[in-house]
Amino acid sequence: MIQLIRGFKDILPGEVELWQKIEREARELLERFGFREIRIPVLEKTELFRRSIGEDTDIVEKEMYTFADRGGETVTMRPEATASIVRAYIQHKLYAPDPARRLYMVGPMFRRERPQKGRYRQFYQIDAEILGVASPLADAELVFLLTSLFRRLSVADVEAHVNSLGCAACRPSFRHALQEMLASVSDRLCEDCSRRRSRNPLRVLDCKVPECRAALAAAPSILDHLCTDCRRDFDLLQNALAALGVPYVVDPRLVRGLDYYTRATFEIQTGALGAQSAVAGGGRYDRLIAELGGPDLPATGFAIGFDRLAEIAGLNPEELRPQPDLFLAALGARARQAAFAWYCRLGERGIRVAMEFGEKSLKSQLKAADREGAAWVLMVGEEELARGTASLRDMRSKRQREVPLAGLVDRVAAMLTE
RNA sequence: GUGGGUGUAGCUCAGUUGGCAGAGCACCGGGUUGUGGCCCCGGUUGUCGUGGGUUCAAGUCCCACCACUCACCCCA
Repeated sequence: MIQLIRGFKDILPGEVELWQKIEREARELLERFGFREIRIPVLEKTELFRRSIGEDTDIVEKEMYTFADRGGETVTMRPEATASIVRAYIQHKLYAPDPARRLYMVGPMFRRERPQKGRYRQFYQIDAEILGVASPLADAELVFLLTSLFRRLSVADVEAHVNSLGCAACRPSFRHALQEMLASVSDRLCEDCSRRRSRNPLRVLDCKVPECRAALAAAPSILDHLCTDCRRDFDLLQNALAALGVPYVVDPRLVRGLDYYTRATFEIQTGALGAQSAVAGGGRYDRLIAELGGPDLPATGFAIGFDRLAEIAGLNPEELRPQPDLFLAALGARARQAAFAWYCRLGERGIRVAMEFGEKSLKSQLKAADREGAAWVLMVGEEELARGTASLRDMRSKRQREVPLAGLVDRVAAMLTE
């Protein structure tokens, strides 16, 4: 038996309705706020991700599905969406004439990590980006949209975390202060943090090893090192969230794992997914468009972990299961032939139809109709054909009525759609 | 990449000191020769994860591998 690849999964009927519901709600909400869908390729040149996500990140160092295609070019299955969206924004000059663009996409991403709860090698993201807008109101809008969507999907036990990572003007001074502090506690840091200390010191703040956390108790806060512009923007973001009544916590330890982030960063965290606490994350990336060869324009965005959201959504998949309006139960070959034509015509008319094609007893057909949750059953056998009517049964009230065979499709369609 | 746990019917799981592979649910049929859910009766369903080894005999003991899963790590 050939089984699917480790870390990949099938989303089967029964679960897929939940995914459809989530996607529908997300699309409706985003489009109401002017986001337009963009569909980007699954495969990109490896260079795009190396330059955007950063050479020193775990994603680029050890998680990407990278291979040489048959022409010898090195390509990578996208591990995230922002890089491609920014690439498209630049390539198709979507910044002209108005740089402000709201874009979203839904689709699979690929990272070769060890699978566990809420973490798969092919996973799905709902990604939204506001490009060409510098105002922290854009960041506030994104956090608001996340909390709004999550509320709508009855997600419990989530909390918004926000932070500012500073900009090119103020981050270096913080980085320097942090490195000095780390040097003073270097003997207490874990192996990973000792390595990060020089290359990517901000990541040390995110370490979960208790000894590191203790050693970092006195670490400087990025928030104390923000320049006036960054300070002002971070205050504006918080004021906007407070005015909207969006609950959030300021988390100066919130560091993102992709190098392109600047200023505002945020994450929606949950306690319901074990170690994978981030259901959505994002932030501002004001340098990325220019770094990828485009104009010097700011941008901000988020990604929702679709798989994780599906796991914590407070929706009952059972209630989302599609149920037929009408089940056609036929007895005998002649009746079945007539019923099949009605089945096709009524389905075409917008009725959700179901039918048993085999020679089964009426009892077992009614049982199947009941199991599938059909509201009505149309019964036809030799008796009905002789009589010139079919029996239409309301499965809830158990009441039946006779419907003339002449013009049956029109009559039944009218009755069920009224 | 590193550790722990788990692999038996479609699903959830029992399976004793090694001795004929089981239950509940689901499914099919009957009770009602053409009327669902509840009830009663009967029935079907297996690469016991895979491959080796020990043994008269292995679901059970040993070895290897694979998968799933949780955690580290990382992130959505």
